[in-house]
Amino acid sequence: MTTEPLNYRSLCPLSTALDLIGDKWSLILVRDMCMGKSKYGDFQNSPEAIPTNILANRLRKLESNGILVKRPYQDKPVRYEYCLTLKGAELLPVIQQLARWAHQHVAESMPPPAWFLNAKPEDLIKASKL
Amino acid sequence: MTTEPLNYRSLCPLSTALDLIGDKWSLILVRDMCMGKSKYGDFQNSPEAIPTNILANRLRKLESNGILVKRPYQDKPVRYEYCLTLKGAELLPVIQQLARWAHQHVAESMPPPAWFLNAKPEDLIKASKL
DNA sequence: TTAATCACTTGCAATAAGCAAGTTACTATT
DNA sequence: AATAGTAACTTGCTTATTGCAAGTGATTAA
Repeated sequence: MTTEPLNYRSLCPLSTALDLIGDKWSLILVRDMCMGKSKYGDFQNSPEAIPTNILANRLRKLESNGILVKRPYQDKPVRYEYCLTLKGAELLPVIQQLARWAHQHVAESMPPPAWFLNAKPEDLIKASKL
Repeated sequence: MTTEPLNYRSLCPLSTALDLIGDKWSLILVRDMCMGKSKYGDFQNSPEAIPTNILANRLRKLESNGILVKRPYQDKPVRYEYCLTLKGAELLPVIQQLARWAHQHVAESMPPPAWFLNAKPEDLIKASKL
C-alpha cells in the first residue's frame, strides 16, 4: 500500500478519517475530481481559489495516502492527470452528506445538483488501477 | 438565527459546510456529543486530547454557528452542558459515512460500533429548543 | 526572438494550533 | 479558618500551517 502518516490522534475511525482528509482543502479537491476535473489547472480554476503551493502539497498528500493517482497523459512536455482511486471515490458519500447538510442548514449555500446526489463511487473511477 | 461567518470561499454547499465544520476538531466534538458527552471535562477526556484553549474556542464557534447550545444545568457554581441542535445532530450522517469510510480504507482504524452506524439524528436531541 | 502556458517551487508574512501555567468560583476536608 | 480540590475557562508564548506573490523549467506558438 501507500505510506500513511501513522500518527493518528486516536484509532477512532472518525478521528483517523479526519487525520487523512480533515483539512480545509482535501475534500474540495476530491469534489473537483468527482466532477470530472483532473488537471492541476482545473483545480486552480475552482471558485475557492486554492493557493498553488497548497494545491501541490495536497495533491502529494492525497497521492501518498492512496486517495488519488498521478499519471502522465502526455510527454513533451510531460503533463499529469490526477484521478481518484477506489479509496478516494468512496469519499463520495461523505461529500454528498456534507452537501445535503449544507443545503438544509446553511442558508447561503446553493443546492447540490441532482446528478451529484445520485452518483455512485463506481461511476467515478475511470480505469485507474485501484 | 445565529451569527455565521458570512465569508464563505464559495457558495458550493460542500465548501460552505467545510467553512463551518471543516477543521481538525469540530467533528470530533460533534461525535462526542453524539456519544452522549455534554460537559467541558468530558470533551477534554476524549482520547484525541484536544488542547483546552482550542476546546473553548471551538465550543464558542459551534454555538455561534447554531450547531450546539450551551446552557447552565446548575448554579453555585455555574456549570454548563453543551447539546446538539437539530442542525448539529444532522451532521450524524456525515460522521457515520466518515467512520464507515475509515473502517473500510484505513487499516489502523477500529470498527465503529453498530449502534452508532444505525443511530438517527432525532435520537440525539434531548429537549433542546432546536 | 519573444511571448505564452502548464505545473510547479521558493521566500516570507499572517494566521492558527499547541503547550504550560494561571484564574475564578465554588465545595469539601482538616 | 486555612488548605486542597474540581470545573471551566483564559493568557502568554512557541511552533506549525496557510496564504500571497513572485520565480522557474520545459515546451509550443507567433
